[in-house]
Amino acid sequence: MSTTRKRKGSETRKQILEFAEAAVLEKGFGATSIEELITAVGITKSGFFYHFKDKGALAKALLQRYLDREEILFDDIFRRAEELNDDPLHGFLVGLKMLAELLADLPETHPGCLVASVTYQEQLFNQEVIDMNRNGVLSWRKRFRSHLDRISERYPPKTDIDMDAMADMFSALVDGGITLSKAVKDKDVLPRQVMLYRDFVKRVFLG
Amino acid sequence: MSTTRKRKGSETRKQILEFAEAAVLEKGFGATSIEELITAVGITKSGFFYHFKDKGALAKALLQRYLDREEILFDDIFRRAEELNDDPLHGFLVGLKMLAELLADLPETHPGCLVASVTYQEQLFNQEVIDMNRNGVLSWRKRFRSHLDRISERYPPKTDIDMDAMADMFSALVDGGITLSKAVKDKDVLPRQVMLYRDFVKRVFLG
DNA sequence: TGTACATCAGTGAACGCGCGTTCACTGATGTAC
DNA sequence: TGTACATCAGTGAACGCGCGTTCACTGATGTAC
Repeated sequence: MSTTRKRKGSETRKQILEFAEAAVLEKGFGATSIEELITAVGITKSGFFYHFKDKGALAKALLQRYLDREEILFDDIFRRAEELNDDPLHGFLVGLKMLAELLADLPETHPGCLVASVTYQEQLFNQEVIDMNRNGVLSWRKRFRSHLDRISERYPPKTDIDMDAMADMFSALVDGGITLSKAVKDKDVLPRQVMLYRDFVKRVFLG
Repeated sequence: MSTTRKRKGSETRKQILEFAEAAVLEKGFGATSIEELITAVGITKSGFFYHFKDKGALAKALLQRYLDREEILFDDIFRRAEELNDDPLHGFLVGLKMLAELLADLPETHPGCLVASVTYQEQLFNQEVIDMNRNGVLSWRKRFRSHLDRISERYPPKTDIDMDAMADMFSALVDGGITLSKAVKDKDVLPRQVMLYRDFVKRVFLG
């Protein structure tokens, strides 16, 4: 039916972003060509440039979309976890477990973290994208720091602990866990790291 | 003096690898051109191909060198740490502290982990390099697992804990810590993650 | 309901540039007799 | 000590290909009167 019918532009744009994200996570931004994206989507090169003014605009849209999605995911999980449990520690622990299960249930190895991909190819991006990336990481720190602070009030840790580092630890573990998972081709590595983080949190506040 | 004098080939080769590693960690393998390397080193393109039969051979040499260097570094640190301390737990803890200090003393942000860089650009490498990368990660797992096993004998943990995951946790934390350090442009993020891992080890075996 | 115009979502052809790779050649150094 | 040959560490020119980007154009859909 849609042979003559015109496409909706936002659909095409979404498809470009979809293929681009997969490709970037597999081989990096520099090695992902516009050519391969348009082949996958089924438009011409000029069609691509109707949607993105240049390759930099694609990068920006890609990262923005990724950060937004990630934020929604975390919001969702920890909101649901806290609905089940109004104690901040146990809510957080439930959230971490839910996250680990979600990752364990993925059919394949996690495709990768765009923030890591951008970080390892910084020279290819303009300042705007680099700043977005930095702010993304800092917002994760803020998110987890706020969980930890609320927990600390009710469960003061017996020994001094670096709370910003402990907040970052989650991001580091997920990020590094994804890399290890991909490198050894074993999808379970990642959820097991999340569970270890959960174990650490328990030891700090309950130990 | 050396205007007419001929260079030693192994020196040139080493220089190529040096520049290549820095470039790859900054922008990825695909975006690192032979052209820029030869400009940096001061030879012609054909000179490059005298040393490496193609770009794939450069990738292989780069990763091999990186893994070898990393192994020597870990061997050194933990051997020295265990000389100071024959208890396996305390030797390991001292080694982790030495490593954190070494990282904290770096003048700049850690330049990056080649294994992560390769992992995030897998499609650009041949099977041989991908396998080397995988084996590198597995050898780290083996190394830390053996530390943990020796510690477990003398300090049996009170609760069950996933020892392979705990071995991987070090790699994940370093890898992720490097990424975060680079992303937020704060070199202290990385050593603080190493210290948190040390904290975790203490809690598991002494808590 | 019909028509004029605007917007959307592209097409098709051309561009210059830089990339990795090849090939024939070279000049300095090392080695054998 | 002199000479012949081999090896080392490159040079210089050329190659074809794919890349990102531009530009003039188009045909379907939406909107105003």
